[in-house]
This record gives sequence, structure tokens and C-alpha cells, in this order.
Amino acid sequence: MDIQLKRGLLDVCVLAAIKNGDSYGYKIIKDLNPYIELSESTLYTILKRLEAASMLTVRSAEHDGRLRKYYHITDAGVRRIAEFKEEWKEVISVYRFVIMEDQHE
Amino acid sequence: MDIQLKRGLLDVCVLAAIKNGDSYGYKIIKDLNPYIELSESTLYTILKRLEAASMLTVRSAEHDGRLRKYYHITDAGVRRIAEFKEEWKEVISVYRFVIMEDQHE
DNA sequence: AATGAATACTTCGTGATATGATGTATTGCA
DNA sequence: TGCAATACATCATATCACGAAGTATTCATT
Repeated sequence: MDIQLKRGLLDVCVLAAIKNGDSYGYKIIKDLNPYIELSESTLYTILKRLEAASMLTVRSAEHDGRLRKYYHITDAGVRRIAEFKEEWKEVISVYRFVIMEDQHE
Repeated sequence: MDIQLKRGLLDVCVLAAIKNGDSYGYKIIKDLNPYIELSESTLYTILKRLEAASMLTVRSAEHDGRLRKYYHITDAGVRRIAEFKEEWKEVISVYRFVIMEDQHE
């Protein structure tokens, strides 16, 4: 997918990926993969950003000797998803404009 | 609208705005305004980018003593809109993922 | 035992890009 | 005379996705 189109979706995808149960970096990538591709560097950047914005909290845990950082969504994170859904109405309106102009031929 | 969401839409909006007839900067902003807001500096940056990518051509004309630069869409520009419509299917798939996770409560 | 793939997280540099600020210049209205 | 609207231009800045490179462990295969 076009990188510019991704920009508006990635943050919310990550929040959605942890909404129904805490998850960790590697798993989030695997879970999102069928819908949207993102690299590790991208994901960890996003996780840090969302943490700084208090949209998720982190807890470290050891699993089979390996470190895992579990991410938990906050109320602000849940609200962010709700906002996204609201904004989507505007996105659809913009999409319709493009289609309308395109089919005007 | 969230700036990140805009990023994937602006270029195509500008192309759509000139698809059915050449237009100029100031008019493009007014025409797009009901659907998506963008400032002059943003628009002129986009127009330059699209011109560099051969998605539109420019022609200067004088109108009431004032300079106007009319922008004309190229075949590549038309193709860009078609590509956008294809990519939109992926966007919808991502949106559905977010909704699905959100309503999982 | 050794090798490599998979798991798991981290940091850094880079390029793309939307936007505010600022500037120039003309037209038209109050 | 002054101000809003029209019309285009440039610059600096902040945000962000991503590749590259690194560290370290587990597990299956040879």
C-alpha cells in the first residue's frame, strides 16, 4: 500500500490490535500482516509514540527466557479509535468526491 | 481532518479537481474546500510535486491583469487516480479490521 | 555440535511531506 | 484611502515510515 495512505491508518491499527487483549511487538506485526504490512522499526516507533501520548501502557515480562514487552490500551487509546471512526466519515466524503470527478467523463 | 489521514488523499484530490477541466491554484482550493481543507503553501507544494512527476502540465495565462497558472492533467495523472481506486480496496480492508476489533467488546 | 531460521527488542539516519509564516502584486469594494 | 479578496512563491520546521544494522535467545535441522 502507498506509504502516504498508510500514515493515517497505522496508529489506529496498532491500537485496534491490542484492544481485545494485551500484545507485544512481534505478535502485533504478525496479527496486522494480513491487513497492513509494517516493519519492526516502524512498529516500535509507533509504540513509543502511542506510549508518549498515553494511549497505551507497557509492562515487561519474561517468556521462555526472552524479554517481552506487553502493551495495554488506555482509555485515551480507546477514544482515539472512536475519533478515527468519526473522522472516517470525512474520508468517505473525500473519496466520493474523487470518484464523482473521475466518473464525470 | 487529521493531517496523517490527509496525506494519502491530497494528491489525488488535486488531480480529481482538474480532471474535468483545467484549473488554477486559487480555484482548486475553493473547489476542494467543502471536502478537504488545504492551505496555499500546501497546494503549491503539491502542484509542483505532481508536475515533477509528469502527472500534470502547466500553462501561464493572464486574466484581468493577474497571472494565472492553469494546470492540466496528463495520462499519468489519470492513471494515478485509477491506481488510487484500486488501493482503496486495501484501505477498506484495513478499516474493516479496525471496526471488527473495536466492536469485539 | 553446528548452523540457520525465527523470535524479540533497539537505535540511527534519511527522505517525504503538510503547514505556518512571510512576501509580492493586483483588483474591487466601501 | 484602506481593506478584503485574488493569485502565486519560498522557506523553515515538525512529523513520520522505513531500511540498515545491532544484540540476544530459542528451536528445528543437519
